[in-house]
Amino acid sequence: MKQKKALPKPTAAELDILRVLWQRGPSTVRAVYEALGNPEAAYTTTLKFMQIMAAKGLVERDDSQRAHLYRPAVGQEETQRRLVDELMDKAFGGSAADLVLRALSRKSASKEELAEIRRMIATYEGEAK
Amino acid sequence: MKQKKALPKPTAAELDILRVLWQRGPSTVRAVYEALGNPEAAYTTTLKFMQIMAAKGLVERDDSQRAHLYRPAVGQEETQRRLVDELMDKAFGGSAADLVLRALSRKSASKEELAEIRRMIATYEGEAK
DNA sequence: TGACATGTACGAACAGCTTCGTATATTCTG
DNA sequence: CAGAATATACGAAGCTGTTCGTACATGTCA
Repeated sequence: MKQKKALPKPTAAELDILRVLWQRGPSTVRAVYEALGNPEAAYTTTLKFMQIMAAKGLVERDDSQRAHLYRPAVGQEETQRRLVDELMDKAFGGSAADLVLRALSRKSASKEELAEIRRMIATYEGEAK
Repeated sequence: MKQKKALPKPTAAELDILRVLWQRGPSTVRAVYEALGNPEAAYTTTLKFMQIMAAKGLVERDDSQRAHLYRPAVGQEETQRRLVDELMDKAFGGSAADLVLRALSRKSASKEELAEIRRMIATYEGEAK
């Protein structure tokens, strides 16, 4: 049975790092640390996180060079979907409609975004019979 | 300056309790404990959570009876909006469209829900000029 | 009234996340 | 080559969330 042994949900700090890796591809700890742009934080904090993430399987590591290269081992879309699904369960009783409703109120409701979302829905409605 | 001193974000366990209170209105600890329907958990665990939530200001307490009555001190919609906004920032770079896209993939895409969501969007598009 | 059920209060243990300091190895540079 | 810069490794502290156990107060009822 080909079971993909669900990787753990990334924590807040881990997600920050994953965002950098998703955007910039394989990176050294130094590069990630600088991309995070928080000079308050110690470099070794970022290092530690990335080591932990490697241990958890959230990232993969190429240690053939002195400065190890890290790359994401989880996809951005898949991770986003997991997080949204979880929130949908925990806070919206599983209702996608309610979640979208909240997502649209306040913050987001720019005209362009609404149009874009409407287009997406049309696509989905075309597919889902 | 009328500043509503943002209450703390409810944790997972606290959200479970809030859901019960939102649905059933003012309730005793016993009632919430039973609504949660987890006989594995100890009663005092639920009690402790609700005491913590009262201390944080997430719920309010009427202790005029022996069995105290708790009621939510935060609105469901407001809380949902906060959680969605936070996820939007943390995992979607603030893009509502991306978040909705993920929310629609997999799980949710029932025909009825899509139609409902499309109707909502139409409403929003009418408002947002 | 005496035993039992049921309520709150609260300390404490445990786990996970976050953060840093220190030790140590390697590379660069004058 | 010596020293500065830069890497990884790792232990440990502090915080928060979660979970109970225990103590104690207050009702209930045979």
